[in-house]
Amino acid sequence: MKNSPLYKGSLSTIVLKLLEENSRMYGYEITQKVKELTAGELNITEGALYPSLHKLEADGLLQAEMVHIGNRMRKYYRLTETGKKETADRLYELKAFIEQMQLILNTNLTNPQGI
Amino acid sequence: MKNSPLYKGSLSTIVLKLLEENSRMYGYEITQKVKELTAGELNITEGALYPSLHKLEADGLLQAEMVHIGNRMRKYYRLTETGKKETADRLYELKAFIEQMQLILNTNLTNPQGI
DNA sequence: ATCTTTTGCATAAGACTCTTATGTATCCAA
DNA sequence: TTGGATACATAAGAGTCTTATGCAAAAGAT
Repeated sequence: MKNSPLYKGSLSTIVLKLLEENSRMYGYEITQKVKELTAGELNITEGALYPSLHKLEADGLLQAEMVHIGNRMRKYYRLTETGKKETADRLYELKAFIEQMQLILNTNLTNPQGI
Repeated sequence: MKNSPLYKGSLSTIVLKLLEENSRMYGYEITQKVKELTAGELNITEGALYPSLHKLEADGLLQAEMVHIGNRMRKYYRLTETGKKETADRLYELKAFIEQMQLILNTNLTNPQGI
């Protein structure tokens, strides 16, 4: 479903969350993992992901490691200590945000227990 | 609280949802309503809201009505028929988005029933 | 063998949405 | 009479994404 505009702003948090779970991942792997987790509903584009990874690295939240696989290279990322703390903060914020959205969505009673 | 970057993209959907509930509202009222619903956690800025309202109107989803209150004016908005349909679509998308976020957030078992 | 798809990285132009700053003006309470 | 709340609006800039493009190796298909 074509990545609704709601997706905006959540990409880097998703990346951090996945790296919290998996310890190290490379870019392409992240796009596939998100596709898998959301049953194809959310597709992270490379044009969004790579700049985002670079920024997270520049901000000191991720550290990169190049690994050669045969003749190709992969760039693995993992969380730094700072990144681990930031991830916790962002996940807390994301959960708060979802709660706020639900407060707004559930002002009527058509869906009492939320989605 | 400081409107996290996650907020991006959801403003117009929030506006549409509120107008679905209230039949007609004016800009300032919308900012106050959101503040109230989220216990002050989400603050819509006027610099974001008014251009958004103008766009929704230009897109034919809202129709405006000027009302004089004493010496002041209020610009009330309400959903058009097209706007009602679009609202249903966007709310469906927002719920789907939240579900997708929860799929990603709940890949571990520290919080089995979600937020 | 050759062609296409998948894997895997990257950047750039442009669109879109928001923040921050600014402007105007009325109403109400201290 | 002064400040805060109400009420509209626009503009510059920042941030994040889409879309397009480029390069190249590996794998699968014909």
